[in-house]
Amino acid sequence: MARREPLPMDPIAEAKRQWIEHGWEDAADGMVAIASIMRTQQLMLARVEAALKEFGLSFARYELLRLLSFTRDGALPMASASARLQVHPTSTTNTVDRLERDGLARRDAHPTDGRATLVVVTERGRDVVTQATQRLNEHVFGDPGIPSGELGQLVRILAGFRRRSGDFADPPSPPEPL
Amino acid sequence: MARREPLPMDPIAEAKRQWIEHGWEDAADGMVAIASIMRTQQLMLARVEAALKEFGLSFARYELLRLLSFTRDGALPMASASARLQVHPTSTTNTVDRLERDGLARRDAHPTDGRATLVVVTERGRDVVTQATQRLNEHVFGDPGIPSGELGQLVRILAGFRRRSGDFADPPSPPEPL
DNA sequence: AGCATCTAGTAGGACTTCAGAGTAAATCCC
DNA sequence: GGGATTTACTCTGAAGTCCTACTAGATGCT
Repeated sequence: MARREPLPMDPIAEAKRQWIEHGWEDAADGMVAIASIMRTQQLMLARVEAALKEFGLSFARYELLRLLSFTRDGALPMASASARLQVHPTSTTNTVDRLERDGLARRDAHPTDGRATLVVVTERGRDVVTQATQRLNEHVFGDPGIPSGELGQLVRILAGFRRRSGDFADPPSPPEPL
Repeated sequence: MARREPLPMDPIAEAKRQWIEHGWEDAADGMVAIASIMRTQQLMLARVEAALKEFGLSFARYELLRLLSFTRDGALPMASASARLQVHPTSTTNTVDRLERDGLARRDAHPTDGRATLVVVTERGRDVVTQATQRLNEHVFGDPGIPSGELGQLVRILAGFRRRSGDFADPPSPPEPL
């Protein structure tokens, strides 16, 4: 989105005011939390994509490359990639199409399962993802825009939400301090 | 996305392990925070869209209708709507096209500015957004999946991030009770 | 007045996401 | 062994986001 002036008033605080005015106090905090997440994601995604732009990568394509580059052989069945990235199988098909077009990955036949297709990162793909990761670490992840004192709280709250939403099974969590 | 089994392990915790293994400790927490936001947004959006499905609305269309329904005349110039919803003007064009197609909004000429177009919510649009809001309040916002004790923290952290990102100007904030 | 510039909105295109439907291979079960 | 079911992937299509480029109207400067 085009760069814009800051709004004179936080639009989410404004929405909360409206919610309360209409007598929906019980839902106001939930609405505010969800709106805040939506907007934060939009801002963070924009930062990430800006950092990836020079490599010709989108976040979706970066994530798949990164996942592949972390595996032993640089290869995964499409379905495994979908599961790990938590996206629809057709999204993976689409992402791999573009990575293939750009020479960053290719499809190989699965050695034993005739139904399955392996996505394999190419040499060029490895190069690109290495550079892109370095850039992201320097320019975005290393300074995400949230004080480090608050990062832990944020991550903990969101992890609880994700777990309760059925994202992943209960972990062998360390005994919680507190 | 299709309903899936919970993953055996939190994929974000897994990514953090990888980051540390590769010696990127400085960026690990930021990466985790950003990944957590992305995934949480995906889950929350899915819940919201599921609740809106029976009204034939997406979140984008709902938000625009809601914004219009809160104005005095149920009308706004396209540009104002874009600014308030913090989306690209072409996204608003697209959203209004669909609302118009479904008879929930229409375009009117701006009374004084020949360049501008007003989006106006129709009677049917008002009906639908009222019902949809009620449903969202009951099924999603009223129980967002985060303990109410943590909602405040979450919202405060994200508001800080949004403000520092230039989302809105410094508010006349109330003296913080810690 | 008249030219330059800015602003509002749209058209077209790239990319991402999901859903439904279809094909091919593997597995289950009698 | 052979049919029924499940699994893996792709195709097509709808929806959303953004970007670039364009048109028309408003504004500003000389």
